[in-house]
Amino acid sequence: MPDAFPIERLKKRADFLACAKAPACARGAVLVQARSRDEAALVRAGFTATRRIGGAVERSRAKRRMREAARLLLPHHARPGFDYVFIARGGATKRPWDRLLDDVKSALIRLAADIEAPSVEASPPPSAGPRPPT
RNA sequence: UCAGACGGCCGGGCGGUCGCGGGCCCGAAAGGGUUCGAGGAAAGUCCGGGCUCCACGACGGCAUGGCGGCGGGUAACGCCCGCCGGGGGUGACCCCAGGGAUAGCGCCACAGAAAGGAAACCGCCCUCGUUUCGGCGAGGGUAAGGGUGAAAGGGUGCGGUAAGAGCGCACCGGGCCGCUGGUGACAGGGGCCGCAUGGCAAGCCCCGCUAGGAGCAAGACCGAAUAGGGAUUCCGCGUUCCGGUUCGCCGGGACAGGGCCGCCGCCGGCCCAGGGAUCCGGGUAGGUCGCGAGAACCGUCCCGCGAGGGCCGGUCCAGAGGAAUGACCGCCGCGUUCCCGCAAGGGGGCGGCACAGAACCCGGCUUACAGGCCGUCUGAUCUU
Repeated sequence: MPDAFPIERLKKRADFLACAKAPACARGAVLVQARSRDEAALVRAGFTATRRIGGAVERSRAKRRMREAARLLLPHHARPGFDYVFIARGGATKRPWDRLLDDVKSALIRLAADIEAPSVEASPPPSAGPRPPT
């Protein structure tokens, strides 16, 4: 099992705006943004569904599904000290659950790889990096 | 049995694993336990209230918005119930923006001769002239008929007439005035008036009633960083008059200017009016409250035709704040589809399976809604 680190919800509008300029990765029905905070080993996650998704029912469902996916996958694939924002895209409510999990997982892995690659000295790697999917 | 009218209700169920938000309990904490956790429309934000802050000086006038048969219900309503009137339907029932059109202005397209104190296109009738005896022309009468139109100046019948016409009469319609019944809207009946006086008020308008404004991002409290307010002080300080003066200005009086209280009038009230330094209080980010025991819900009984009201007993029923009610699995139900079967039926696949997510709270209205259930009634048809 990976390292245990606390996961909190992102609630301030300013945090969301800051993440909007961070690197992002779109996979299937979701778009994930990741932003480094250079702080304690804490992961924060926020969820957004715009009006383009549909009415209130559709938007709530999209957020709940993304939240459930994040609950299952973040402990394995998140980097401590990062804020993640999940943005629902078209079809986020209709996509089969397995496919939605794959979308989120591959997006998280891709973001982790991008963080690792370009600047090595940016942040000292923790004891164990994100585990590749098995 | 079929077709239909009206009213009411439900709107997936059970179980398991992992999670989420609130309350309570245990614990030093980490955490654990327990319990509750979306709708009939939570929606649109269209009305009415509660609650909160602001504005609230009185009088007169003006302006603006809303409502509009009558009587009830209600905290209130533009809602609901009952009734009246009009219209539709064989019927159960349904529909009505339902005050005033002899207070006034305005409009009535197209067609039509004429669209509101009317009008002669085709007709009809009379007189005169003319005639090739078919008619034709001129003058006049006439709104019964044709034609136009959404609508043609009451309708039908009889009389009357040259032909016609409320010209006369009867009935219906209309207006005015009593009477009777009804709380009332109205209804019934009587007398008088032959009766130019259509429609649109959802064009303006008139009448009556009624109405402050904004909204929980209301508002209250606690409160960082940075930029703006109050007190003191220094410099400065409109016009004019008087006095003083160390010529820097100072003191007193009068007059002003701008803005606000919906507008106007009138009296009235309030606020503002330069720059620098020192000190002190507000507000923003953020946090806490507001934030759910109520015009509450359930049940018996009583009053009322009904909307609804009352007594008693019982229940506690979401409170988030980037916003909790979710993910997956099994069985059943539902829909759809395929296979086997003569049939009854059996088996399988697919489908998060109607509309839709609380955001201060209630009462309504409106709109959306797969499928299904119950009750009352009507019209046919069949059987007895």
